[in-house]
Amino acid sequence: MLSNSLAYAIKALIYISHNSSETERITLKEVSDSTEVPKPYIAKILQDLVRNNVLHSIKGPNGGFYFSEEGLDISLLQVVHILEGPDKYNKCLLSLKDCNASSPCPLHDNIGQVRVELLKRLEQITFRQLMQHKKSVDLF
Amino acid sequence: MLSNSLAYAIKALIYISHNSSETERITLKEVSDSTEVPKPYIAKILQDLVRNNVLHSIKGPNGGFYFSEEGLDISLLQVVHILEGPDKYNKCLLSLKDCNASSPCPLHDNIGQVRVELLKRLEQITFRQLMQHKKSVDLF
DNA sequence: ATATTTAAAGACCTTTTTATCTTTTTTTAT
DNA sequence: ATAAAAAAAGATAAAAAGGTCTTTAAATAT
Ligand code: FES
Ligand code: FES
Repeated sequence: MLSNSLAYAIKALIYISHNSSETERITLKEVSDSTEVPKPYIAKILQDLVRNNVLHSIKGPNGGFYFSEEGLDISLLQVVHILEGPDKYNKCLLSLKDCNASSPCPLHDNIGQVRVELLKRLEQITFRQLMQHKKSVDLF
Repeated sequence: MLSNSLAYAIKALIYISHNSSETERITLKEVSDSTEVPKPYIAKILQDLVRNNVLHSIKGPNGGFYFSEEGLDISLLQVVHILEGPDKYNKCLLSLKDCNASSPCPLHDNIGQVRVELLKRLEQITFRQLMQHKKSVDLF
């Protein structure tokens, strides 16, 4: 239901949310080792998140990534939009041109409802919430 | 949320459900033309469905595909299993080894619920139901 | 200033998904 | 028997997703 890249991103962001601050940055290597996502691959994803101001990064000794205060309030949906584009989860399930209640395809009123619920939840969940989850500390 | 192939399969099966019977078979060409799915691609999918007894097919003049009576009661979930394997929608969203309520990852209790709901609906919906949908006749 | 540490960028490779083409087999009509 | 119609099978190709490697740029400590 969620792509590989998105699952990796969420894991990495949960990890960073716990272990970083503006003064205590976390290195790529540490993120990669802890989350068990290949280093160059998670690097690509984190770069994308930095470009989109979810994370900040500092180069050089003692450099690394950190989650800004604002970043913690970013929703999962915003991360989906950054990594997979705004159309993800926003098209007719049978690829009809229009998807709306006035001319619904046979899936619109049943599977489509699940999609609406998914979008709603992705929009509600922030990293500030996720980092408070009991298991998120010993996820890795 | 649903793969390309699955959406194609569902469209094709809805079309076949309306236009075929054991004596009135429908050709690959007609399915492809009507659903606007590339012929060789939908052929592969239909072959897979025939091998798994969702459809039957007859070669030669007046041959084609048809939906057996039993086939109409097959659920969308069964089609998912045939086309994408039994693991689809059945793994932890963050790829942890076990996914269960006793040791849930941070997504298990929110996004995970959506997945449960999706599975439930995929399991409930049959082609007999879909073919009764008002729009399914002029979908194509 | 220099060397070291670290992320950024971009080129490259592999696998999976999506799509096409060609040949073979089966069935039917003549 | 023969020809035509149609699905089955398999080889191939293109695109996207997933993953790796190398070089460059920036920051810091010495
Ligand atoms: S019309 Fe198909 S999902 Fe809305
Ligand atoms: S433990 Fe991750 S979705 Fe169930």
